[in-house]
Amino acid sequence: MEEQEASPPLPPPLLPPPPTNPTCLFTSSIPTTLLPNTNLESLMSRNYNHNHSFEQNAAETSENVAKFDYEDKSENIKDKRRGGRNRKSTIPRFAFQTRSEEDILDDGYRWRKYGQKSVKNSNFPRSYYRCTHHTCNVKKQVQRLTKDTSIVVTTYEGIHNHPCEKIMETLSPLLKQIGFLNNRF
DNA sequence: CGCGTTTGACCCGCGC
DNA sequence: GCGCGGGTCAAACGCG
Repeated sequence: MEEQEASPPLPPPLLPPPPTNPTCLFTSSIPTTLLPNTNLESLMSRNYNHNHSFEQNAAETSENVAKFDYEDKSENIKDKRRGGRNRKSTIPRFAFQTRSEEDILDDGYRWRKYGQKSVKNSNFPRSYYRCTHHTCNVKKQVQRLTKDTSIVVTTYEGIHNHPCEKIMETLSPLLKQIGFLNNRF
């Protein structure tokens, strides 16, 4: 059921395509604040590649919306330690902290939880989510900090290969209208 | 009934 | 080789 492990030798890894949504907008019914100057080094626990580095420009746009841009500057390095199935592909990761009472941020995508583990040195379990889109293999981990229980650490792995559903929902009537107008004129 | 969550088992890499 | 820690699977369950 898992994709075949015995594959022909892979060419040198290519840089991942640029994110389709370099600017993400999180909305939440509960006030959510993205913490600027997130210490990504500390977020990357020992099982992550430390060669990842990110440039992140965060700005709060309102009380309950946290907006940020990011740029993945990571080199493509093989993730040797992949618990469970051994995947050899290089997957871009980025992590950030938010201050929120909610663990789950509404980032516009649909996620299905596929696991939860208690992790060492943490009072809170880590939750594992996968994007529900058929062709999309993006995952995210969500964990609350023990030090500051108001802070939630979210780690994304991979890049969505489909548009954000929330945005499409919002835009589709408009796009339809535009299409209609184009047809008329 | 379809979709998402829960949760224990399982797998795998790493350190000793 | 063994145990630990972390990531994933999948059956059972819950909910709309």
